Amino acid sequence: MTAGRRGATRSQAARAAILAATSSLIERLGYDRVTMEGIASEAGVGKQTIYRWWPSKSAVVAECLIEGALLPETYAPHDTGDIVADLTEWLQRVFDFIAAPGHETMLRSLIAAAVDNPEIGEHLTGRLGASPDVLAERLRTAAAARQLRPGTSVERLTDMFMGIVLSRVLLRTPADPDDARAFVELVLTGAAPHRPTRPASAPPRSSTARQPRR
Amino acid sequence: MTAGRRGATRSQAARAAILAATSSLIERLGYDRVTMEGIASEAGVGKQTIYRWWPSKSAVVAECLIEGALLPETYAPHDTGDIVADLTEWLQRVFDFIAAPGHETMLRSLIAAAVDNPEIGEHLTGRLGASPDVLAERLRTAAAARQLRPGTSVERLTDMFMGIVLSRVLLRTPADPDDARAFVELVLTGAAPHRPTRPASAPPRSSTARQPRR
Amino acid sequence: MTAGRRGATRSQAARAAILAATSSLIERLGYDRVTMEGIASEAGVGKQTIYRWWPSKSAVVAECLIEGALLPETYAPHDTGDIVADLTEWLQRVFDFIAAPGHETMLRSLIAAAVDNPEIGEHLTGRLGASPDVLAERLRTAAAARQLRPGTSVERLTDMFMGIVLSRVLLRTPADPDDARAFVELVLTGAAPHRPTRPASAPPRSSTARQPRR
Amino acid sequence: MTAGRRGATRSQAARAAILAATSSLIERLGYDRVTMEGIASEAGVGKQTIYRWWPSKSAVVAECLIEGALLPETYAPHDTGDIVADLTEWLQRVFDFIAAPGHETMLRSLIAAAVDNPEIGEHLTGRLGASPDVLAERLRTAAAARQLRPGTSVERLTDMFMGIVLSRVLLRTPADPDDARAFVELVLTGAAPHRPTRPASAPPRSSTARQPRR
DNA sequence: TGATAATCGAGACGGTACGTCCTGTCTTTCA
DNA sequence: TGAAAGACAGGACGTACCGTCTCGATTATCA
Repeated sequence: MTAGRRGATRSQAARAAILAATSSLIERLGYDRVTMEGIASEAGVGKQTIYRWWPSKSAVVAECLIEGALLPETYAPHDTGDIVADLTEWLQRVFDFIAAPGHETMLRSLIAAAVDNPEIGEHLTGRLGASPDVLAERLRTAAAARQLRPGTSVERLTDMFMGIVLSRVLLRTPADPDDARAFVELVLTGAAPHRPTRPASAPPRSSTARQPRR
Repeated sequence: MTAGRRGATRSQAARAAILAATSSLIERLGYDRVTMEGIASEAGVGKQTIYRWWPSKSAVVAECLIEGALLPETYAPHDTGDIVADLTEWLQRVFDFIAAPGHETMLRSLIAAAVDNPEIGEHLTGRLGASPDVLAERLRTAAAARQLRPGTSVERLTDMFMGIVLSRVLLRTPADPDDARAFVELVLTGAAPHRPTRPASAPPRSSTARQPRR
Repeated sequence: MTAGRRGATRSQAARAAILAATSSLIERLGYDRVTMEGIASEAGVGKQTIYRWWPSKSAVVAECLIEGALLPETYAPHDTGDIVADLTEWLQRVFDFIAAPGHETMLRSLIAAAVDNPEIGEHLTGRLGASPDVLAERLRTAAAARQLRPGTSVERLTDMFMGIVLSRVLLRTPADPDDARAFVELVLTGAAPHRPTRPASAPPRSSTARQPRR
Repeated sequence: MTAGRRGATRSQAARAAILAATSSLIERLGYDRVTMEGIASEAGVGKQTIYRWWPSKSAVVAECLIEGALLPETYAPHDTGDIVADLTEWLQRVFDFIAAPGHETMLRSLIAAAVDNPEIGEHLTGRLGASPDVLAERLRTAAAARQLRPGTSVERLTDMFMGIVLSRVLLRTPADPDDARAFVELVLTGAAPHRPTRPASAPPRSSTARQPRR
């Protein structure tokens, strides 16, 4: 492939050992108590082998995330046709994941890592269902089925769902069994009372189509 | 003061110098490149003087936050009676703050700090307007004025607003000038189409009273 | 003494432990297999404590030498009045020291160290008897007692004796039991035949006083 | 070349490049700052190619020395019949070499190398004139011409001359323009006063034949 | 008015980790 | 099939901080 390339090729064994060690250590210790030396020694690898391929700890963690070594599965909403039920079931699964022992700490680790590595943020949300990925896709399907108001920005919707999860994890919001359903309902039906009851002080806004961001 | 207390009392000059140095360094370097030694030397203070009064770097940062040394002002929604306008104006101010140079980095620093210090998360959201504080209060006023649907959880609403801000900062969501208005409208009116248009595939849900969390 | 000196003072325990560890390791491993990390760990000391007080490994070794931790005793010629006997006895002691197991390696270590630290060369020769020190003193006494030819440079004489030892150690010259006596005799009486036999081709040099170096 | 030998033969170009690179680096950096990697990269050669033919850095250096890449010329005493003049002129040339800029450092490098490679010591002295080589030969000629006292050990004489050079280089003895002449005279005529003046306190030693070493 | 006790700036201490450099071996590709 | 290129495990380098401790000086209370 790479013509003219000479010398030994990258050791896949070393790469795998590094990613495995990193995942294991992150789970056990949390992001900021994991060290490059710790990873190297756990992986039975020279430090230079890590630095040769990744510029920083957060880059290694990012690759762990991409490889699926940190978050075991992705959380995609199903498509039963019922957007409310699908989102509720999806959000419930995400909340259940957070609630499992050690997972909240792990997610906070990933948030810390995301602070100095945008890629981690992207893949974190990707894993949880958002990003161009599956959550957005499901929302677009719903929009096509006229289950969302025309003009609703799918990006803003996914941002909100990710925000719900982030604030839960980062701000340690106490959990409630009804949360998944309640949040989905809130997002879909809104906080304001039914349309006719709209307060007089707020002038009825023209329902001009809202241009999606970007 | 404290009966039986002997010896020199805590130096307010040192305390102030430490908080000032910390703020300045956080702004310049970001949370994780600030060190206790750096703070001490910048403040012209012995390291022990810091450790005597705070257990960790994040505790010092937390106190900076409380003192208002890090976020210059709090962001409280006004109360003009129009909840939509008030929230929009408030969210716009928050977004403007984020957009100012250096502020996004600062907020990410605080997110990193919040990962290992829950207090920082609390005060961060407090500063931005949420927590038991002013945002929730404004929402409660709106609820009392029947501008929110009965049974809407104010806690969940504030979580969502905080989530919107967190995902913007942490996930580096690109900004749009219309964001503040659009998010507020989305939260208040929901993503689903007007009631009559509700899809047949989604069975009309019983309007059972939603128990508020906790 | 040092006015205005504040803060903890240098730990003599740490200093002693470092010098002891260094000596022990040099003896066991030889100069270039001794590492700063090895010294620190053997001494139960942080690496920084070494670097705080010494700029390099060779500086630590130099101080070991000065403290007498490496060469157990100094080798000073006695003064019985008989310069030949005194020098012979002294040189024999030095040769005996070299011949003892491990000592030749140790001396070669010190030579290696002397390459990048002139101080080590000085103290090494000092320990063995030369330098402004005792050997030179003994030679000056001999000169005063007219046991040396007037005008003989004491510096050159000590250089020669040190050279004899250095070449023995560095070049691994095989030892001979008679060496001490033979070298002293050679130095004192010279290699040329008795004066009358001086070759015609070499014009008799005027015995003008030779100015000592420096 | 070697019968039955198949495959590519040793690349003389690589060998030459390695020796050239080593010499150049030693001159520029000094022995212990030269690395195998540095040699390989300077020579445009794989590290393995070096390790295939030499076991260690000092072995490469030794071969450089043998090839004459490090010390440009050998220093052999002439034979005009006048041993004093010949040795003086020879020693002066050696001292002049040392005095040239960079040469003292180079010689100290070689001393460092000699510490862990006896061969280097041998060839170093060989280059300077000693060893079974030319200096010893010249001395033997002088002995045959009765310009040396019978029984004088040529080995010890060469050791002394090498010692003079070594102590000059290693101990950084300050140079004096008269040194070459003075040292030769000292070695040949000795430090003691003329025979009649021998001090009473020193008992006249029997002129027993001195057995040569080995 | 001392003695006592706490704080302060300073900084040394035993450690851990950093990111770089080098060693000596092994592996791949090219000529 | 030898040599270049270069990846690899390992280990030392010298630096930066950690959190604790020890100084000498200063400041406040209590006896």
